[in-house]
Order: sequence, then structure tokens, then C-alpha cells
Amino acid sequence: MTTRVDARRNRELVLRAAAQVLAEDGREVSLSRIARRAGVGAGTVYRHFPSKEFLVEAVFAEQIDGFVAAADRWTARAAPGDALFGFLFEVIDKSTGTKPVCDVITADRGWPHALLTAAVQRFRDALDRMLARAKQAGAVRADLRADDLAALIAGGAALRAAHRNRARGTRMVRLLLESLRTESREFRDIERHETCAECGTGLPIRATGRPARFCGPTCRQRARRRVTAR
Amino acid sequence: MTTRVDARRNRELVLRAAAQVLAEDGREVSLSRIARRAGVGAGTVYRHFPSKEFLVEAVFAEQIDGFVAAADRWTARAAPGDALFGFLFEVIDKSTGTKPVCDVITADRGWPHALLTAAVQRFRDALDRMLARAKQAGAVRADLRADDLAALIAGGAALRAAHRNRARGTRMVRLLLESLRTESREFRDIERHETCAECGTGLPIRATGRPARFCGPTCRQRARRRVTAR
Amino acid sequence: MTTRVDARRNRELVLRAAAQVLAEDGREVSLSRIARRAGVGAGTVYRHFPSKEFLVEAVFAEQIDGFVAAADRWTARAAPGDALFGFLFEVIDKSTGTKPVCDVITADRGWPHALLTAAVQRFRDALDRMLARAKQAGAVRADLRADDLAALIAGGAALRAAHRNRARGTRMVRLLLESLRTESREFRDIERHETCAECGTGLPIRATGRPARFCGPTCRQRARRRVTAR
Amino acid sequence: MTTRVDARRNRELVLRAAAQVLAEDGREVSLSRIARRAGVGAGTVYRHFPSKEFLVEAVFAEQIDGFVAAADRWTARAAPGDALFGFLFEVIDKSTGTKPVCDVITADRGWPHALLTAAVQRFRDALDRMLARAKQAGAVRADLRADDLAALIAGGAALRAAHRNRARGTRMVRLLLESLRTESREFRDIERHETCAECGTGLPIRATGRPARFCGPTCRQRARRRVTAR
DNA sequence: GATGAATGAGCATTCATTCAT
DNA sequence: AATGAATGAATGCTCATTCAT
Repeated sequence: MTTRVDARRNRELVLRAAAQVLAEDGREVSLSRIARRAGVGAGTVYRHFPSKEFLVEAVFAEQIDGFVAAADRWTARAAPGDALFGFLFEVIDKSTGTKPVCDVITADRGWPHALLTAAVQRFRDALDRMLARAKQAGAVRADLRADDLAALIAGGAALRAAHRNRARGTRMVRLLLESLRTESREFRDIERHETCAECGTGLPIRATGRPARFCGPTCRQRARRRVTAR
Repeated sequence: MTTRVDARRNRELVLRAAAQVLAEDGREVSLSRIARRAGVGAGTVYRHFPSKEFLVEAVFAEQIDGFVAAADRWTARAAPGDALFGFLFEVIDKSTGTKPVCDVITADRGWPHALLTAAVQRFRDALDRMLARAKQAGAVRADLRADDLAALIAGGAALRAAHRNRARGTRMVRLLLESLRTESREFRDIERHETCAECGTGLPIRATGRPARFCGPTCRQRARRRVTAR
Repeated sequence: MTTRVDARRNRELVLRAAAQVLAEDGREVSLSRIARRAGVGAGTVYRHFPSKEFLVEAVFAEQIDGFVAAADRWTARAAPGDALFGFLFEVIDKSTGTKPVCDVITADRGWPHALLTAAVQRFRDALDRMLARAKQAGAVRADLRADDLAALIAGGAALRAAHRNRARGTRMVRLLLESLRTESREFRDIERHETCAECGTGLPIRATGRPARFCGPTCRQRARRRVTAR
Repeated sequence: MTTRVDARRNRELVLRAAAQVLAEDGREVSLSRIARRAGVGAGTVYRHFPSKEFLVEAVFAEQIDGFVAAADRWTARAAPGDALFGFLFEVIDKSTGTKPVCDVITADRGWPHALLTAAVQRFRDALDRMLARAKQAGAVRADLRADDLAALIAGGAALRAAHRNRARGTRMVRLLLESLRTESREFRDIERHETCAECGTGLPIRATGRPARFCGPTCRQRARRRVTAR
């Protein structure tokens, strides 16, 4: 757009600084913090981005386009299954510093400026393509959908960010990804403990039979009385 | 502490309202919104909680204690493995509305007020106990640690919150939990695609042998020259 | 609305201060100047008025309602013609300190908040009634309309504000008002001086005949040539 | 001053643009809007005018000199009375787009830069000369002064700007000018309505006698008592 | 003890002015 | 000489906290 070198450089500086500060402090950062970090005045930020919203969207859009590029790279150079797993692992494992954007890619809500909405769409498309190929190759469970994966990325990034020990965080992510494979096991449902609907005491769990609703005849009777009284 | 009934009741009202509003709008809510929701004046909030920070910590501490109670309930009434899985699933699946606290339980950082730090410690202890019993019973992988689980809760809650489709979100959570089981499979590592360290072109991937670092002798030589030049 | 005395008093203080400052410095005053003048904090202003716009409209609306009250007072106690003239003179002559509002009553543009629009309408209605009565009594020119009078007020206020000598300003206003009377004389039109349409030199003015368009045959010919050349 | 043609041309461009934008949006326009309208950079504006104030003054000074030129033109070509009336009408009626300057010519306050003060002085002198000649010819009231006329111009311009209907605005201006003529009638003063100085009720108006200050003996007595009590 | 009004520091944004290109 | 990018003070507005009622 502009030929002036210092202007282009400043734009980059601001984008970098915003990305850093967003990663560190979340989306509620003050613009002046970004400006200070970038080493420029507040006005300069506004010369390059019409509002804080635009800046944030620009940062996110750039990061998302980075994801899309990674997806294409993996697709180009690995077998369908490996590509999908490799991509997911890369995005999640590198997500320190990009956690906010991992929430963005799953959000329903329309963004005020077209910039980000378009980028999110590009990302979803890339994910769709990778997933379709991986399914066709039989590398992942057939019941997965693109939005499962998007949510998985958000969840994985949160896990990664939450784990006190970085290395073990990575390990957990690996474990989770494994559950997407074709052979992965379905969750064996746990019997839910209900409490007595009348007095609240916990109910013993039995493997068979209809689950009890009351802890005994007394409570059952009492509940019944209340119903018929109406 | 106080004998006046209305005072105690107001304290409860404020806590309830704060929990609701925090769940709805995240941690950046204004205090007056909380006060309005509770149906009291701003001053009343300050009578019961010395600052907004204290209030937020009180809300979180109460929710964490709710988790601890759930852990004890499961421990009391189910087999070690079922108890752990049941508990994790319950916490994560019900986490809509408690997502912020799921991040709290993993955070390293000391909280300004002892209140929350203590609650987090109680939670970690409960988790430790459940995990130890489950391991002894052979129900979960032996290499898991309590902070893996804490991180998993945070990640699971994020996934749950991120999934556009609530029911499928639950399904994903189930799938993930399964990967904690003893028989769960180790992640088959994906060969990372590196690009030529000198010129950046993508490198072909081979199943065997040491992964190449350069795309050919030319680049290897050039890189070497730069090193020796120093 | 509120029972607290200090709150009501502060609201009044802010309104007074805003009116003063608006009168002194026009509509571009900063809100903090108003707050300082009122002796309150900026936040207090915002407690009473949701935005600067609302405050400004409230000030104007109050002043306009003062005008309406004056109109009613005059109508109640004087003959139709006297009422109209007395009212106009009072509004214009007292307009030092209310000049901005005199522009408001003539503005077409809708105000963002209903408050002011409604007040302006009330004022126009009052003006309509007075004018109708005065016309019926034969006290003013029959060709006057309410918006002539509104504009006259704005103009009169400007004159009043512009005159270096206050007393003589009043005198001018009196003179102007006189021109609204039934017997007032129509303006004898002044022949407009045109300049030569070709070379721009001034043209002599003659009482009779068609006004000349060119200063002489040379210019007329030159202009003609340009037309036919096309 | 400078020999470069483009520099002179730019100066003109800026002046034109500033005049336009000032007319459209009033004196609070941003300098960058002026620069954009002129098709030059902000720096260029500052090359030609040391500050925004200087630019604004230059615009006004130029417009005022335009008025002076018009005055001279009328003086040269019309009878004294016609010249004055024609001039006033021309200035006021064309004032759409020069309203701000009409306020300038009446302002007492010294301008920061000599430029404008001098132009205003030239204008006042021209006005003085026209008025003297018109008085001598018996065409206008003898009690008029130059600053009456200056204020009249400001007021007329405001009226012109305020009237919703342009054509009728012009009509009103004509009517007003008529009141300057020798034969124009003095304003018949309207008895001012006072309210009872004690209780505030309105007082009946009588054509003769000293205006009453109280509504009756009761109030008069009460007021008197308060005075003597001190 | 409860209320909600007052406070003022902090934030996003604009704009006159300067200065590197 | 022209450009337009950078600056930072100022503005409208919000909100955690205090305090008079």
C-alpha cells in the first residue's frame, strides 16, 4: 500500500506487539500497553488500524492464516492420516501464545469486520478437506466432524496452557489425539449417582434393575403425598 | 460471624449473583452489574467483600469446594476407576457456567488472598487421592499425574464451551476421557516436516533413517561455511 | 425521582454549570470543564445524564420550556399584538446566555433524543398560537409565518450577541421588531450590479431598459463567437 | 514571495478548501479534512500557514476583503443610500457559506495574529464611509452607527442561516433592512409584565399610572416588615 | 446495616503539530 | 517543496471504590 519503509515496519511492530500482549494478557489489554510494547505512540496504532477491534481481528486473522498455511503444508507432504494428526498436533502444541485465536476459530458469532470472518471460513474449509481425506484413508473415526476438531483444538490449547509442566502437557495432547483414531474406544458410560429425590441422601448403585429414585418407602410415600395433594 | 439474618442472606444473594454473572459474561463484569443482579446496592457488596477480587475468589472457592464434595461423593459410592471417570465427566460436562473456575484450578500463580489458594489445594489433594486409588485398582494409565488431570479438566471445559453443538461436545469429552484408561494407546509420533534449514524448501519424508536437514549438498555446504566463518 | 437532597442539588448544579459554559464557549465545550464549573467529578455528570448529548439537550429543553412559559405568561396578560411583541423582545433581549438555544429552535434536524425534539415542538406550537392571535387582531403583517419568527429570534439573538454596545444592541432589536408590524414598509428592491459576463468590468446602472450583459460590442461579439464555435 | 508556481497554486488550493470546509462544517473542522479537500498533505498546509489559527484567519481576512471590495464597488456605482442598502443586502443574502466571518466582523476580541485585526479594521472603515454618505444623503436614520450595521450583518446572516425556507429568509432580511430607513418607525415599547415582588402572582397591566409592585396591601405590608426588621 | 451518589483514574479515540522520507 | 507517518495531549466515557444519607 505504502512505499515508506518505516510505516510498513511500524505496522509490523504493532501487529507483533499486539500478538504478544494478547497472548500474555488476553483480549482485555489496553491499547496503550500494545503501543508501549511496540515502541510507538497511540496515534500510530490508529494510523494503521482504524480501531482496537480491527487490530485484534488483524492479529487473529494473521494467525489463522498461519494455521491454514500449516494445513496446506502437511497436506502436501504427508499421507492423509499423518497430515491430519501432524497438523492438529502442531497447532495445539505450538499454541502457547496463540490460545486466544484457538477460541476464535470455534466461535459462532459474526465478527464486526469481514476480515476475521473470512479467515475463519478459510480455516474451516481447510479442516474439512483434511478430515475428508483422512476419513477416506480410514485413518480417523468415521463419526468425527470438522467442528469436533475445531473444538478439540480449542480444548487442546486450553489444556496446553493450563498444564504446569510444559513437557507433560505435550504428552497429554498426544494422548488425546490418539482418541480420534479409527480404533479408539468408545467411552464406557458411568452410571450416574442420583440422590434421593425427596431427602437428598445418596443412593446405592446397583448394576442391574431400574435405578432407584428414593432412599426408601418413607420418602417415596412422602413425595407421592405431595403430588396428590395438589 | 454476624447474627443478623438479612445480612447473611444478602451475602448469599451476592455470591449467587456473582456466580451467575461471571458464568454469563466472564471475569470482566462490572461490579454494579453483580449488585444489580443481586438486587442490592454496590455498598452492600463492599460490606461483605472487601474488594471485587475477594468476591471473585469467594465465588471460585465455593465452586471448587463443590468439586471437592463431588469427588468425595463419587469416592464414597463407586469403585475407584468409576469414581475417577465419573467425577471427571461430571465436572467437565457440567462446566458450562463454571468454565472460569476450571482455569483457576490449574493456575500456578498465587492468588492475592489465601481463600482461593487453600481451596485449590484442597481440590488438588482430593484429585491426588482419587487418582492414587484408581491407579492401584489398575483402572487408569500408570503414568498419569494429578496435574495432568487438572489440565484435562481445564481443556475439557474449554472444548465443551467451544463446541457449537452441545451434544457432540459431550461426546468428544467422553472420547477424550477414554484415552486415560490403562489400555489406551500411546500416540504414534508423527514425523515432523522440517524444511531445508538453509533455503527453506520442503524436505521429502522417508520412513527410515536420520531425517535430512538440508535439501542437498549445496545447502549443507553453504550452511557449514557460515558456521566456520564465525 | 430520587429523594436524596444532595443528588437533586448536584443535578441542578450540573445543569446550571452546563448552561453557563455553553453560553460562554458554545457547543464544543469539554465535559470536564462543565464538571469543574459545577464543582463535581466527571462521573457525577454521567450519573445524571447518560451522555454529553443528553446533558446538552436537557439544558436546551429547559431553556426552551422557559420560553414557552414566557409565551403563556404574555398571552395571559396582554393584548394579542402586545403579547407577541413583548414576548419576542423579551426572548431576544434576554438572549445573552441563551444564544445557542436560539439556533436550536430553528434547526430542522432531528435530535438524537426525544427530549429536545418535543420541547422544540411545544415552542413552535406556542409561537403558532401567538402569531394567529396577533394576526387576527391585525397587529402584525399578514404574510408572517411561525418559522419567520423563529428565524427572527435566532437572528435577533445573534445581533444582540454581536453588538459591542449592549444598550444599542437592544435598540437595534427594537427597530427590527418594528418591521413586523402591519404598517411596516416593503423593501424597495435595489438594482443589482452585474459585471460584464465576458471581461468582468463593472457595468453602469440605468434606471430603465433591459440591463446590459456586456460592457460593449467587443465583448458581446467575443462571447457569441465562443458559443457558436461549439 | 516565492517564485515557484506550484507553491503559490497550493496556497490558493488550501485557502479555497479551507473556506469551503469552514462554510460546510463550522470552525471545528479538523485540519486533515481541509488538507484532504485541497488534495495536499497536512505538511503542505503547515508550510504555507504556521498554524491552523493562521489559516483560519487568512480565510476570514480574504472574505472580509471581499466585503470591502463589494462596498467599494457599490459606492462607485450607486447613489449613497442605494449603495448602503445594496451592499448590506448582498453581504447578508450571500452569507450562506460565510456566516462564520459575519460573526468575526463584530467581535471585540483581539485576534492572535495581526492579519485579521487589520482586515476587520478596513471593513469597519468602509462601513463608516458608506454610512456617512448615506446619512448625508438622508437615506438612513440619523441615529445609526457603524457597529449597529456590523451587528445587523451578523444577525441577518444568522437569520438567513436559520430560516428553514431560503426564499422566505431572503424576504425577512429585506423587511429588516427596511427598518433602517429614515422614515422607519420607532419601536413602541411594550409595558413589561412584572409579578408581585412578594408572592409572585402576575400583576394586572394598566395603561396609565405607576406600575404596581405588589398584588395588594397585604403583600406590600409584608415586604415592608421584612425591610424594617433588619 | 443498606443504599446509591460521588469520585477520579483509566481507556479508546481524535487531532494539531512535527519531522523523516 | 511535498508528503504523510508519528506523536501525545485532550476528550468522552466507564468503573472500582468510598462515603454521605
